[in-house]
Amino acid sequence: MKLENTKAQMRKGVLELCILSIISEGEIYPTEIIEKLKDSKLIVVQGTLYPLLTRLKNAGLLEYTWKESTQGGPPRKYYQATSLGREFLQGLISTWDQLQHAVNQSTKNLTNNE
Amino acid sequence: MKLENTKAQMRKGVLELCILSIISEGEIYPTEIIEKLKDSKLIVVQGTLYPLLTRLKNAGLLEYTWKESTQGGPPRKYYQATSLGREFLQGLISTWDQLQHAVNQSTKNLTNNE
DNA sequence: CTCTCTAGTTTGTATTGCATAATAGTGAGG
DNA sequence: CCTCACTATTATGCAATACAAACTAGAGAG
Repeated sequence: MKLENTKAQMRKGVLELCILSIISEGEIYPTEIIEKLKDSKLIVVQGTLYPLLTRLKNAGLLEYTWKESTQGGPPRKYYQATSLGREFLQGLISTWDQLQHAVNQSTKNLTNNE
Repeated sequence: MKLENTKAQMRKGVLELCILSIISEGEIYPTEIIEKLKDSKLIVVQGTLYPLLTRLKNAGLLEYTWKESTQGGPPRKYYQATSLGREFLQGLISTWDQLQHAVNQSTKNLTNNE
């Protein structure tokens, strides 16, 4: 039984929250999202991010526009949150909060509660 | 896209932590675990719990003994954590803490940080 | 012109854990 | 015997990561 494995399982559902949150702050393209996540100690690779973005877009939570790269590379796909996406984000935040409380309650006196 | 679905995904990996934590407090049988989780607003059904317990047992993190029911029903399977299980639990707690911080950092100013 | 490199996007496979549903056995009481 | 409450078991389906591989656009060098 690998701790790494449980870690990956714990990330499920959570990445959606983080990524939707980052995008709701303003339009951004995928490589920048990866950077921002890395800053928060959440390492995500393209193979995970792109299907996730596509999923959210297909659900109407995101939309994208193509823009020229500022550095003379290929064009970039800038994403922004729709109003539905912002709504959904609130739901995710609430869900995350509840989960946090529930877990910390279950493991009371064992975790660093903050 | 269902919020319920994301909620289920968020629980992955987390139930392991909660359940191992509850068991590490002292021996307990499955129905009681379900009750304790319910108290913490974590609803779990048998079909989820039993395979999880079996997994943890097979990994050497738990062990069990059979005891007569105190209420004249079928016998009960009391679980306790092994020392390996207690060790692993510390790793899970640490992992959960890191994830909490990372997520709250990613969603800063949007969540109720506690 | 072609090739190389960097930047950016796409997609398929494998793995794993939860949700759900159904089933089965034990003990006590009628 | 049957019924009920209690307790345990297991299979199937679904979904999201991890990982790897592949592809494309634009710029610069030869």
